[in-house]
Amino acid sequence: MNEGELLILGLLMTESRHGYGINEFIERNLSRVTDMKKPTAYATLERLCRQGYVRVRTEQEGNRPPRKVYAVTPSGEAYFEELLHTNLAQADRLTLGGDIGLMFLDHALRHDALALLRQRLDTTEARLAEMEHAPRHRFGLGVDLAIEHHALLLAAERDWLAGLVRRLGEPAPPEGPQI
Amino acid sequence: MNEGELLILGLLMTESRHGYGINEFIERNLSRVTDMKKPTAYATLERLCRQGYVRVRTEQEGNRPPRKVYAVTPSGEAYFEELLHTNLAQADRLTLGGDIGLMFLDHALRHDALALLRQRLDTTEARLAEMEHAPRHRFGLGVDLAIEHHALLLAAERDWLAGLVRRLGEPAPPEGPQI
DNA sequence: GGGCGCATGTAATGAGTTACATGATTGA
DNA sequence: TCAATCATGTAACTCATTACATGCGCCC
Repeated sequence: MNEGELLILGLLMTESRHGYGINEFIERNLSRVTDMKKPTAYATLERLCRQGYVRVRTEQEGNRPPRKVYAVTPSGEAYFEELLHTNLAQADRLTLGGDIGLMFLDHALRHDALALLRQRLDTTEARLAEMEHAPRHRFGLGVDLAIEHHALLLAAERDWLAGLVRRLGEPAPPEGPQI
Repeated sequence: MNEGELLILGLLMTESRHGYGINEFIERNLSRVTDMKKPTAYATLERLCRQGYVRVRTEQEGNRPPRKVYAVTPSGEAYFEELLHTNLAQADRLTLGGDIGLMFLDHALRHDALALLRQRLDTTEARLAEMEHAPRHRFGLGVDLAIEHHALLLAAERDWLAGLVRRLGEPAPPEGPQI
């Protein structure tokens, strides 16, 4: 829970930043690990501020738009550590929405199901390729770790999907879960 | 998206049911595939009803509390098929909240990180064991498929975590992503 | 009489999304 | 002059969660 706050706070632990900068950094560098959107980032910053975990200060360079620069407070550091520990210790629930469809596979024609699952497989392969071609990271050592993790899970997913498509394509599966 | 509606509609495709029964079925038989809660199930039924995808009829057996039994309408069947096709074709985003913590691994003491990740590993192993001991299913063929899928992903997760813990435990990792 | 099972929900809360709103500067 | 970049957000909406509310019947 509260991965949003962990993310924002973690980024601020390295250096103070403003909302726009944070959002840009996430979009450019962390798109493979999170998909936090702009308004969510702004709202999270505001929330952390209300709770006293970060402090704001308004800055202005030349006649650029003014920036609200956020910095972690001591209580914010403690909170960050707490969130980090909880997050590291917790195993994600791996219940995927895609499994709901699988449950009702027999409601679709086998021919249709095959085509649709092949689409799913294609997407998965594309994502995996993208993940594996990701450059090693300038930011923190841990990002590579997260990407490695993600890639490994995607590979497992691809293998499983490929196996499923193969099984579905065969006329009469002799053993294993029947379809 | 809208896995909730797919789930409820899918259950109703097999036979008409009332809210209480649906919730119970989910808790008892589908806990490994979904974690939909009671109020969500009731609300989803109501929404499907408003949209004309299911029809209600009130039933009463003896002097039990009256039941609102829901049945899929023709337009509901079409909608179900649409949802099913979309769901089968779509690959789930595999961005896990647990990766956020990994990104900031270097903010924790190695000793702490190790202990915490071992906790994560333990949980994962427990879940995997539970998944593998799940009995084969009375309801639909697809449920087994979903469970098989889930178990496979959990196994990949366990292997990766075990590897990570091993790497973290070693004093100076010679290659691969450094920690 | 007390608690569990059956059966319905509501209310409060919170988190996240999309689309929209605003306005200045900079570079082609 | 037009588009992109910088920088802030708000509003409306959806979805889900937790905790609470209600009431009857059945069994011990």
